[in-house]
Formats: sequence, structure tokens, C-alpha cells
Amino acid sequence: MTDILIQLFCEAFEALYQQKSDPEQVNVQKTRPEFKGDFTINVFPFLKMTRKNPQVTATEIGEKMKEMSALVASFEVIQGFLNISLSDQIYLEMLSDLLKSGGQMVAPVKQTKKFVVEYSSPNTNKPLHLGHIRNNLLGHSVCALLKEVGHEVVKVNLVNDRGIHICKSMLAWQKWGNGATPESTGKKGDKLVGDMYVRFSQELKKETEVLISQGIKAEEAEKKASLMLEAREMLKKWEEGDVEVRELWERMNGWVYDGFDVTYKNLGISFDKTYYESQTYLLGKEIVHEGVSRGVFSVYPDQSVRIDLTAEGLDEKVLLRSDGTSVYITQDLGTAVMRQKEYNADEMVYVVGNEQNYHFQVLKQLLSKLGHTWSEGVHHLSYGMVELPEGKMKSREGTVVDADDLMAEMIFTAREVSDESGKLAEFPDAEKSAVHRMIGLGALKYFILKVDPKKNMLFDPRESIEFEGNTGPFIQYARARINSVLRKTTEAGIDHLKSASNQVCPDETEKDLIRQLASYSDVINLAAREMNPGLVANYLFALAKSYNQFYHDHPVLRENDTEKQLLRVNLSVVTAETLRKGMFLLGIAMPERM
RNA sequence: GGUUCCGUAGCUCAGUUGGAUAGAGCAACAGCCUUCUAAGCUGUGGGUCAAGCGUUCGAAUCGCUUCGGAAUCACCA
Repeated sequence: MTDILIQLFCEAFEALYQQKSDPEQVNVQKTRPEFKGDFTINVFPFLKMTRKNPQVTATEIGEKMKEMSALVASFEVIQGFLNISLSDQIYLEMLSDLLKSGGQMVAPVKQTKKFVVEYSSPNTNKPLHLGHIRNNLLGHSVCALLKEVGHEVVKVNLVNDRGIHICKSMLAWQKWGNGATPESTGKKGDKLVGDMYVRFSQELKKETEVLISQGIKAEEAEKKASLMLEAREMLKKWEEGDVEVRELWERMNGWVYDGFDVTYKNLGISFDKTYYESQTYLLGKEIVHEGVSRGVFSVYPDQSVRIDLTAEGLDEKVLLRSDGTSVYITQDLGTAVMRQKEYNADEMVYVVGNEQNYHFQVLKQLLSKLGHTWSEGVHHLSYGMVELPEGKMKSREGTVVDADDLMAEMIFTAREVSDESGKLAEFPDAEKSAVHRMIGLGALKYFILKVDPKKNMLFDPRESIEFEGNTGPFIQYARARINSVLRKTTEAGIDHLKSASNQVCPDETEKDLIRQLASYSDVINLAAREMNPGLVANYLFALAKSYNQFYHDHPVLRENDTEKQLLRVNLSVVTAETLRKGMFLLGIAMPERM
């Protein structure tokens, strides 16, 4: 819609002043409610070209636009703002187009690309928590958005399955696990392994406290503790391929994956491909060695490999330890190169918390130094931390919010609220719990996704399970009510696939709804470009709110004028579909009734 | 100390190429169900957009400075 107006404006401008106006400069926005009109164009940027005052310029352009197109019904000029009122006919056409396309279609981007998006990236020493939830929801939604606008998307997970952390869990299991398995304890595998990790930390703490009391410094004590030495020894054995260690490692990681699968399934998250660091960590070394031979990286006297990035505003970075082992960035270098070889992507997106901003700056810089032109497409989708009302989550203080527990609580609360209302009373139990799930998870997902990804967010458990106001269930409810209306109109034999005739005049509320519905495609495109699902969430909330206002005083079934009734049915159909599609892009399911 | 990000109503957040009198939700208060699902709708109160200076027709938005908060600057991941 705005595209058409911009074009019309430019044509009118050229016809009037024999000069071309830059379409980029044309600022079209919704007219503020206190003024008459539908869309507003600001003429200030063009005054230098017209050499006339704002009032005259806007009036002249307005008149020309009206003359050139039937789109413009009338206009008003206030302080350099050209407020254009569109004809009723246009609104009916917009609605009819939306209806014909089967609800909502998103205009594809001009240039489609291939994206590889990495998200989730868990460690196998502890269960998924609230922070992972934000990551997973973001990754999932961004992928859905990119696909929706026409890009090709490969969703990948990179599991950090090796390293000292998992050795700690393994060691603790050997020492204090008593042979416990998920089967024998009935515990989820990731939880069991997580418990072992906690146990290790506790025992290590005890040991270091003893050492400290003997006068050894804290840092030293942790390094010298026998448990730590044992863990390191185990890591070494792992790297050497020790059969016993490898077997235990595979067994315990297997438990973790079974546990993760359950959590992912609950959350509705999936991947096209899963990478494991154990299979990729060696690749980075080769790349670093190659970099050395090409003079990109330098070997220092202590045999460590480094690069000086101070000229780029960064610091000196170690790429290989003096003992020749790889560090974090070495691995990421390897996986990036491997992944690019495999997929030849135009864009490589990493959904990773903002604590790693520096890391990704370095990674991109290194890839570029190595001569990989595709490093331009490396993009760190950095998101803010999730904090609790009492502060940051700290595993030491037991304030970490477990993903499984959180989901279960949300669903439980949904059940309570639903049972209290009695709205699903005559539903079979299976269907009821399915709806409770959708509501509970809808609340959780929406609560997290509505916030701008790059900002830190506060997760207040009390607020997250609210089902009123700007929440997921509010939007689900709006659609469930529409469904209810549509069921009844269908029963009454009203054909909602027929467009309303052009005899009807939509009122302001109805026009407002149509305008919002018509902007869906633009919103999705913007959200995809910015990789910001929050834009979709806010749009859907505003749309649901507008529909609720409409619903309140625009009866559908009881409307006697059949043309008006048809218009309202059509509005309801398109709104319901828009809400459903939009929420789908956020990974949120919509109950038919609630 | 260097770098990056953030600071908008009591609380949580919108506000996207700089546009009219800065908006929602929650919380508070007052109304609306014999009428398509009240998980809804309507209204009231609530602001020095952290502070200052600058850029210009116009700044929450851009620049500089200051204050406050966060992250990071590992031979951890």
C-alpha cells in the first residue's frame, strides 16, 4: 500500500515541478488518529526543491495526486503534513485481495539467499535452562521468518560434547554415581548428568577449602586439587582415545541427548543438522597451522600461536596453546570453514548471547584475514541476558530456572485458569491437555519473544504466567473467539468466501483493521530483515486488540444488512488467519477453542 | 583502564531511513455480561524520554560530554 502511495507521490511531484524526487525520501505513515485521513506524507524534505512553503507544496501535491489516481478520495494539509484519505473502494479491494490469497501471503524478498543458522548450542554437562529457551525460541522464529520471506534456511545445532566439563560429570559418576542410570533412577538423562556435575563442584569445593586452610591461594588450590588433576587426566585419556573413557563418555552423552530430545520436542524446536564438537575440534588446528605457514598467524617463543589484532581495535588473540592444544576460537574457526564448505551459504548466522560479542568480532576478523570473502556473511545474532527479579541466574546459588520445570509450570497454570473458567468443561481430557499445553507454552514463548532480542530482559515468573493484556493467550483467545463466531456463521449458512459488494462503506474501526491486515507482509519482511521476532509479536498484539474493539460493537450474526455482515465475516476470516500465521512464525500454536 | 551495548510512566516493554500533543500492558481507581467466549471492552490518573551541550524547519531517535547499569578484554567454553 505504502509503495503505491510513494510511487504516486513521485509521479505527481515530477509532473508538478519537472524534478525527480527520491522515493527513499518519501515518508508515508499512518495518519494519527486525531486527524482526518488514512496515510500521511511529510513534504518537508522536498521544500528545497519546490521553493514553496509547506502549505502550498503539500496542497499542490495533494491536488495532483487526487487528479492522477482514484485511490485518493480527499486530502487535508496541516502544517506540512499531507493527510490523504483513501476511497472506501480501495479498502474493500484490499480486503478482497487478502481473502483471495487464502488469508495472508508474504511478498518474497527480491534477492533470496541461503542462510545457515546456528542456535541452541548446548553443553552436555547440564540440562537446558531459561537462557537456552530464549536462544532456542529466537533461533526457531528467525528461521521461520527467513523462510517465510523466501530464503533458503538450514538450521544447525552445535553440541559442545567434549572438554573438561563433561569429564567432571563422568568422574563424579564413577566416584559417587553408584551405577545410576536414567532407567534405574527414573531421572531424565540430562538431569542425572547435571547432578553429577554439581556433585563434582561440591566435592571440589570441599577439597579446595581444605587446601586453602593449609595456606594455599584459592586459584592455586583449585588447580592442585586431586579431583581437578583427575579430571584433566581423564580429558587427556579422552583425547588419546582411551577405550574405557570413550565408552563412558558415549554412554553419558547418550543419556543427555535423550533428555535434550524431550526438552526440544516439548519446546517445538528442531534442526536440520547437528554438529558435535568432538567431530570438528581438530579441524581448527589444521586451519591455524595453514595460517601460520601463510604468515597470517605467528608462532611465539613459547610455541603458542597468536595474532595481533590491535590494529583492528581488538587485542592479541591466542589461537593455539603453547602445548599445541586448541582453544575455543580454534574450534569455531574449524566449524565455520567446514560448514561453509558443506553448504556454501550466503549468510551464516550465529544465535549466541551477547557475552560473546567480542568472540564473534574476532572470529569474523580471523576468517577475513585468512582470505575467506564469505566472512562478510558471518552474522552474530546477539541477544541479551535473561535475568530474574532477584538478579542473574547463578548455578551456585541454585537460581537457575530449568527449562523442563518452567514449561511444566506454565502448562499447570494454564490448566488451573482454564478449569476455573470451565470453558473446556465438556472437552475430552486429551483435547483439554492439548489446549492447556498450547496456552502455557504460548504464554512462555510470547513473553520471551516480544522483547527486542538485543536487549537484556527481565523474566518475572509471576508476570510470565499472566494471561491478560500483552500476552500470548490474549492473542490465542482473540482468535478462538473469532473461530466461535465463524462456526456460527457457517451454521447459519453465510458464505464467507464471497467478497462484499462495493456498496458497503466500512467504518473507521473496520478500515483500521483492514489497514493493519494489509501491512502484515511488510511487518514480516521487516522482522526477517532485522531478525527480530519481537516486531511480529507487537504487530499481532495490536491486531488482536483492534479486532477485540471491533468485536465489541460490530455484531456479525445479528447484523441485518447482509452486505455489512459479509464484510464483517470476511474481516474475521482474514484476521483469524493472520493471527494464526503470525503466531506460527513465533513458534506458537493456536487452540481452536479455549 | 580499553571496547561494545543499554538508560522511555511505580513495574515490564513498544516507539526502524529524524516528523504533528511520546504509546501499550501490568498495577491503582471507576464503569460494561438476559446480546457472536468478560482470558474481553470503555474511561481516569501517571513522563524533565538519565543529565547537559550541539546538528536543523523539526531530536526519545544523529554527534560530543557527564552520570548510572551490563557484558567483554583468558594458553575457560
